[in-house]
Amino acid sequence: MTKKPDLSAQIAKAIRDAIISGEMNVDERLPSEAELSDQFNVSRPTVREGLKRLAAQNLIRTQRGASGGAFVNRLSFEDAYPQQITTSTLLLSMNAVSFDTACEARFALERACATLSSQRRTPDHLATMRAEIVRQGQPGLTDEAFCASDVAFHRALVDGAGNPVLSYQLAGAVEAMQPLMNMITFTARSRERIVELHTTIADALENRDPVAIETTLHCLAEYTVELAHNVISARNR
Amino acid sequence: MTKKPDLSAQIAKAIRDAIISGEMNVDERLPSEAELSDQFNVSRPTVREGLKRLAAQNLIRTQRGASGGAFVNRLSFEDAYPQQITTSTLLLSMNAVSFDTACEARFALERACATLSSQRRTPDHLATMRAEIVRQGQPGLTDEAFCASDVAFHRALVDGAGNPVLSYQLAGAVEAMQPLMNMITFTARSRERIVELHTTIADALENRDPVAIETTLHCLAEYTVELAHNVISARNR
DNA sequence: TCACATCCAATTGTCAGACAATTAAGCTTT
DNA sequence: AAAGCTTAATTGTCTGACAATTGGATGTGA
Repeated sequence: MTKKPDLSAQIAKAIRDAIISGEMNVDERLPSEAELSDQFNVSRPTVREGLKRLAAQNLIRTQRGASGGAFVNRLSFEDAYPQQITTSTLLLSMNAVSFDTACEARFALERACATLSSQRRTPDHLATMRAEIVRQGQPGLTDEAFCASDVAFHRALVDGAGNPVLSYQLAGAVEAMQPLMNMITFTARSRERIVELHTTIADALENRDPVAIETTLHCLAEYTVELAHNVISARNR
Repeated sequence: MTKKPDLSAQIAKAIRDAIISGEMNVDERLPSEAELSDQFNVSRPTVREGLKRLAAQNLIRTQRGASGGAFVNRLSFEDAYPQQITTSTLLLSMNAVSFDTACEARFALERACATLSSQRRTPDHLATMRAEIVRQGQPGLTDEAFCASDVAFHRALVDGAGNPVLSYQLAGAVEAMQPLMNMITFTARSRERIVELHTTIADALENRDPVAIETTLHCLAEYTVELAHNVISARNR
């Protein structure tokens, strides 16, 4: 038995397919809402609901006024980032994905960047990582700020690979972990250990030593999982 | 200068934030459209446009009838897959990402699964891969069918890692390549070579030899790039 | 002729009200 | 108690209208 999707969903699908198939090009103007409601034989509000669906996916943008209308949007990596992060975060929080599983995926993906990053990282990437390491060592830093700095550090490592596709994919894996990481309360000792590992990674990156990066990332993953388990077992008591 | 987003976008954001922050739980019912239009002081069509935006992101589902309404949707990996693939595909096609860059990202990520997959793959994963290899060797297979089988093969390799987060992230990288791969017209000889490499990978996975998997994936990546370059230089003539 | 102000038409954004379609719950009848 | 009927709540769709915005056309003056 076939379901009967909304008219607005059907319209959105028709236009989306036209965009994906290349039938419509970037910055091309869609017919006006009035014309679309004629073509699809539905009312204007229904057309608008369909267009809002596409707008929510960043596939179109709209502009008011004469020679305004809806235009096919160039989907930029910049636009896609927040969407990717939101989706990944919700996937983790709504599906009872264990901390271990998420952590394993994150560091496996990050290790995939090690070789490329060691070849291509610029002084800029190194400087960012060093700066974040310094920040992470400062006393009085809240756990949230520490996590945010941690994300920035790893992001620099990933961006060092100089591959926007990798950066995009990793954004989801790395940033989506942040809410999970925020469960962890970092002691002075655990922060010290993490900073130590980060320093090792930065050194290895500076020396273009991919093996050392991968090894240290592995240690970091194991240590992170260990911290999380301590929190969980402490909570059970 | 502050931008002035649509009312429907503001409403969507407000509700989305409530969902992300955990203020609303999965399967919880939103207020009816009439109530929402009261709360936000806007008309019902405007509320509906906002809700459609959320529906397009799979954040809510709606149901008609008494005790119907809009409900917070459990975002499943299954739902997120197509979205992820669509977005990744458009990112590649709209941003002049070179074949090399996309290919590099894809195989780097895939190599990240090699170790885990060699530890955890089941006979089922191996069987799928062997079956796809057989299909790829059949004469008379269209280029598109060959590509689809290629995707299925690599997907089995990734799924072998037994980590849903990895499978999700890789779906974007692997499937989004398909339109690019379809540019390539495979000769009998190139197909033979690819099948050969696939067989090596399957053997290595069977023997739980992650190093061999990674090495062969590297060869496959280089060979794929080489094929693409041949197509491009042939087209220039 | 050129710069500038004004008006106009096209288009999206928003609203109000209505009716249709669907569905769960309650009520009635057998 | 089971089956059918009624009803109320809710989303889906339509019609028509007006507001807000904006680019282009038009007209005016120096």
